[in-house]
Amino acid sequence: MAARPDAVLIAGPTASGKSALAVATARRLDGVVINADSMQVHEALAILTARPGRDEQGGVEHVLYGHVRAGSAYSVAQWLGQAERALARARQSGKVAVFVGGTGLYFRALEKGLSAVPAIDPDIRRVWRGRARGAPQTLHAELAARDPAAAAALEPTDTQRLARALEVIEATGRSILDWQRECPAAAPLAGLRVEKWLIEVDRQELRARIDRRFEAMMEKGALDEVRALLALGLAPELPVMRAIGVPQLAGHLAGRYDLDEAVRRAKAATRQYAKRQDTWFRHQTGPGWRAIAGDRGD
RNA sequence: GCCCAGGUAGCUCAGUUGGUAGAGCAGCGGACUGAAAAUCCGCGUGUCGGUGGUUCGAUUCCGCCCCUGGGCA
Repeated sequence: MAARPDAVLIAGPTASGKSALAVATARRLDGVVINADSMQVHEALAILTARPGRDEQGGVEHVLYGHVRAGSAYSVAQWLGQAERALARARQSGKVAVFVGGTGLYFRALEKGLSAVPAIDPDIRRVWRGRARGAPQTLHAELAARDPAAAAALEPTDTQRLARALEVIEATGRSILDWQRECPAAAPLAGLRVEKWLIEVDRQELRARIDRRFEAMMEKGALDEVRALLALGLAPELPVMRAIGVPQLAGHLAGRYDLDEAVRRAKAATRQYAKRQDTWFRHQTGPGWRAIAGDRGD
């Protein structure tokens, strides 16, 4: 890394030590840390998302952490808009933008941009999301009737993407495939000097870290965090409610199984998530990504 | 010591009227364009406790042994 980059991208699985590396990097290069994790944005989940606390931030500015209120909608598109502004601010003040996170889709958006699908009317959104929940078997036929090409490209069981395709065709009159083919809207990083690091950790080692970290979360009061979240009475399908650890601990609080079982399930869910991240990063991150060995805890 | 119930995949179990076996969970591989820690696709990984016997063939039937749980002493 000869010249000082404009931005550094740090991706890696959960519990791989990304946050600490981001802080160290920001200190070394005079940077600001920008969150690229879809769950650490949520205010209500400080503990369960391992959001870096003051003590872990090492005096470096951190943005896009915990700024989303419980219950409010959030999406890649919103994140991308905020991330672009954060990047612009960093550049204006001569800082290096250090993006760190584990959400493959966010990195994809950052590198390649998103299609320019307009914002969908919330009422239309609600209809299809509701249908996805109530009668998921009917979604594929609905889409086949309105947008056969999109339907053909999706599994009949993939309710989330089916609902998305349906809301796009209904709200815009165009197939989501057309939007996607058309665009790659301006990629935010175009023309910048960017370093891309991919943290790799041995699976066994990662598993041990995940177990340790979840136990630490329990000690910090993860159960109370879930209790407080449940008290808000949010719809269970909202993203915050599905963050790893929430459904598992909620199941215990509802009396369905004991705490040990809840912890076991949460750890397993974390492992499965780490595996999905691994697949994403190993196969979807394009050229220019450099593998680096993870060597510290989160 | 005796009686009963079990010993089959990493775990919990099903099953084979005798032709070497399959579910859930875990695990492994993959996909990914606006809720992505989401959503979805694919894959069974095995000395069927051990050992003798019967049989063309035993994980299955019989004997003995070992182990686990429960009961009686």
